[in-house]
Amino acid sequence: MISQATEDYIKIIYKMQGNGTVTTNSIAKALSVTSASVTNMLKRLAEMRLLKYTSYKGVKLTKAGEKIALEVIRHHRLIELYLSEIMGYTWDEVHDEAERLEHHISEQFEEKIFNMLGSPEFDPHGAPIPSKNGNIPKNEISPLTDCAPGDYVRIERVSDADPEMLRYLSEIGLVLMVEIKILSKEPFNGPLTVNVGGTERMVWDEVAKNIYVAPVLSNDKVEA
Amino acid sequence: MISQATEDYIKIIYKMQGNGTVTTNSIAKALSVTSASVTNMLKRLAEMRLLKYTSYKGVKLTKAGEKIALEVIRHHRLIELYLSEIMGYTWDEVHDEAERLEHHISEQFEEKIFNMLGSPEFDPHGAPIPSKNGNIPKNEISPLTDCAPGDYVRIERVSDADPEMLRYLSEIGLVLMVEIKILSKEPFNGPLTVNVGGTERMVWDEVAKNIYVAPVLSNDKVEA
DNA sequence: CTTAATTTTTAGGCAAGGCTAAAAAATAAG
DNA sequence: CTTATTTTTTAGCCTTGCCTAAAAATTAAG
Repeated sequence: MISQATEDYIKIIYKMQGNGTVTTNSIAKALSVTSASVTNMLKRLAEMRLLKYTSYKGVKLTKAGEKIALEVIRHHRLIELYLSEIMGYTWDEVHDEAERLEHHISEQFEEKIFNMLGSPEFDPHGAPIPSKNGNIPKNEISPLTDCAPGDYVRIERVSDADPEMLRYLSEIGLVLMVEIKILSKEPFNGPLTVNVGGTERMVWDEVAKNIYVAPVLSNDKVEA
Repeated sequence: MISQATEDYIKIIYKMQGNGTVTTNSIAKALSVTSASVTNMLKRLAEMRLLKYTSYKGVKLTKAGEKIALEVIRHHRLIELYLSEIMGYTWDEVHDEAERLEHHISEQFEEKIFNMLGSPEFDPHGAPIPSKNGNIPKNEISPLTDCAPGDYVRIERVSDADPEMLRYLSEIGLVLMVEIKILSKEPFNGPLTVNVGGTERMVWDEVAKNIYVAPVLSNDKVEA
């Protein structure tokens, strides 16, 4: 059996591989453990052939490691969606519960919720749910911070890391699938102003970097 | 945080307290660990004030220990019922899944499923679900092995220990709430014959001791 | 290119929770 | 009541994962 600690390391390494080199320090920070603990664990994970580890250099998951990462992430996102769709959790509540349960559900449980949810592709924050065989549904999104005044976009994904932030976003109407218009943008990572359902909102960098959007095609547009 | 091992020990001790003295050996057997490991753990549990432990004598849960036992059992039985009622598990499948999940659900999760299930009192095997404050719903049941020919009874509870047995019981129609008539009974723990939905079945000791029943009151009776 | 700062690894410990083998206590049998 | 058997405990060891403090390697600065 594969331990929870192992799954947590593999998952975080997988996620970090997406944006640059994965260092001992960055893993330590992400998991709130010391670097010494990480070095120690990396050696064991390398021995299990879940990753390649070269001292002082960095780390890269093997096929086997990636497989585990994708399984855990699939569990996490399916559970998040299940909690939100079937059990009435709000989107700021699902992450913590999923974080524990992802390690303890059976294949049968996974299949049941997958079917109950109608073979879903995205979780309540818009994150793609890897398929059973490891395919990741694609959607074309870009950071809200990249938008320019005049853009008309739809919110397609938000970071699920901070529940506080998610509650704030709900409050001001910045939820999934909502369409917004970029009114203005200040230079030097300055705040944007956007139109959300008729209300003008200020969205500064700290907030904006949690949000990813896709352009609304003109024939989809239902502008007032 | 209280560990899974701790919860498992406390739960099994609570269950064994019901039928006699709880010894080191019996715990060891129930958990499939060595007696040495049990002694070791009992000392730690005693230190945590979850039980009283007197060397060579035996063990008794404290109030704090019982509280934990009841919480875990509540989780277990609620989850079993949820899996069976909402997710379409069969009654032989629920135990193993619940056994893992019981340690990892939040209070919020517990409350949600409790409400979704309409404040239930019994799990899919007829076992009582302890209430939040530790009350255990009562029902008057006795072992099927105590029945005499001519008795007309309803199956109120079955042991969930053995999935194979549960599948067998379903097959021959001995499921919860079914009413049966005792036709005959051989001495020396010999087999009973019973009438189940019109069919005559033989139920020998090995099977019968998993089943608990209550007499059907004559005014409830819908006999053919 | 040498020194300073940072990152990573080593070395040594600790707590949980298992294990085996041997000693001690309790119980049963003669 | 003494011996044999069974049960329980002790002693000592192992693995997983975490820690701190010190050493070594890498990277950055002057």
